[in-house]
Amino acid sequence: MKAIVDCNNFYCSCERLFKPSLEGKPVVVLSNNDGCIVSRSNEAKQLGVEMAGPYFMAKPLIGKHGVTVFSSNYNLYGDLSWRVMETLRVMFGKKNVEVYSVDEAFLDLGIFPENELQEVAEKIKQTVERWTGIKVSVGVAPTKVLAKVANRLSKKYTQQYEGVMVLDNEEKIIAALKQTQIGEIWGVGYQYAEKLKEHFCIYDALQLSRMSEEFGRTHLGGVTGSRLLRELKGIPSKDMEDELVNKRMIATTRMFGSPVGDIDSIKEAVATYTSRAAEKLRRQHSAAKVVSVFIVSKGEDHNTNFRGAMHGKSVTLPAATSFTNELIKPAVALVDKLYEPGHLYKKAGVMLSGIVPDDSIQGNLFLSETRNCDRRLMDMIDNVNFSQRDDVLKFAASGTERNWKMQQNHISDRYTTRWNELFEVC
DNA sequence: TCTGGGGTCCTAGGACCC
DNA sequence: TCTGGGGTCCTAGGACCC
Repeated sequence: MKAIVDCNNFYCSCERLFKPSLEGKPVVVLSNNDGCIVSRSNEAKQLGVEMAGPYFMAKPLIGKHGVTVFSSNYNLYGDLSWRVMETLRVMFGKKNVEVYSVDEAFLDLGIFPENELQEVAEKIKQTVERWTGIKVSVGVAPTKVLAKVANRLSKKYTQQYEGVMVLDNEEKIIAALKQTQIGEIWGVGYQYAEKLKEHFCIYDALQLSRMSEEFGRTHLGGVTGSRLLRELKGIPSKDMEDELVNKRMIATTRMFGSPVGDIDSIKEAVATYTSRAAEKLRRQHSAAKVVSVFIVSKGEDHNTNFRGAMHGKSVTLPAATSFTNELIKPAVALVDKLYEPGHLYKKAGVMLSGIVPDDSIQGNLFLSETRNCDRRLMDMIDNVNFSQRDDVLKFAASGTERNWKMQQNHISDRYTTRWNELFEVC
């Protein structure tokens, strides 16, 4: 049996933890650059504030009801996320915890007899809440997809289930599937949901679960779809993932706080994003051989991404590396090729690919010993920056003025990672 | 005026190889 | 006029997730 533990309205809960006066009041948290709404407290949901909606459009509603607004504070959320996950690892052992996202983790509960699962699930909820102050919902079922179904319902019918739902027999599974609409299934997005309704008159999860694996393969994206069908039928087909599996692509992209025209500022931004990407690379003990950069000018579609970007270029390095200085240089050089004077730019991004383990980097006889020195330098930078959950140490190419930085007009304090921003009890 | 960021998996088709 | 079989690697594009 598998469980999914999901933090309720995670970003909002993090903010409220240090502002208890907001308990029971509507709260929202904004995306980078204060663009969209990415987390809403239950009270905000009830007021009809839309998820992922642009902030400026929700402003009238937010103002009218006195909703409290926060910019994203990733220092705080990252630290609290770590505490939640660590709690689960202490309870169940590292091996049985798969961190799925900043606010969700799957657990393998295979070692527990079925008649204890309800108790175990309740224990998870209590312990995480007591140790971290973050409220969670727990769904338990034979497969990941069904656990997700259970989790959703445990939240939807809070009164009845109090945030814990265990699907340990056929009857309960059928009832749960019946209450789940097609588009609410994990792995069925908008496109598939429309297709299923329109062409096949399938509206709920129970109906879908009765279709064949072959149906999934043909209509829901090949093997992904057939796996989904199996999972719905209670046959585990999505294994617990080994978290040590490394990412094959690492990207850092950002909108600028406001459009930028001068090339030096764009280079600073690209150097900064490269540093961040390199840090992610080193954290997973990898090195990259390909550096790609794109910049998006003001007139272009804001959804423009790497592939769609008009102005993207990449270079293949002579040898894979994870050293910030060795990655910044080619990245900044790409800006020279992409930049057109007279344009205003609103966004830039850096992507590292061609990723290999850093102990398998192809040796080059002529590399000097200074590399060992650089290695130690990188380690030191990473340690200092990690301790602060921020890039307090950076390369000069990243700039000091940083007039391109994103807007965060409603940011809260970094209560758990900065001495001078500690929570005060008067 | 103002709409985020970072990923994953899969398929099809073309180029190329022996 | 006729023209095999089996592979790999890469890219583009489509779908999904939080």
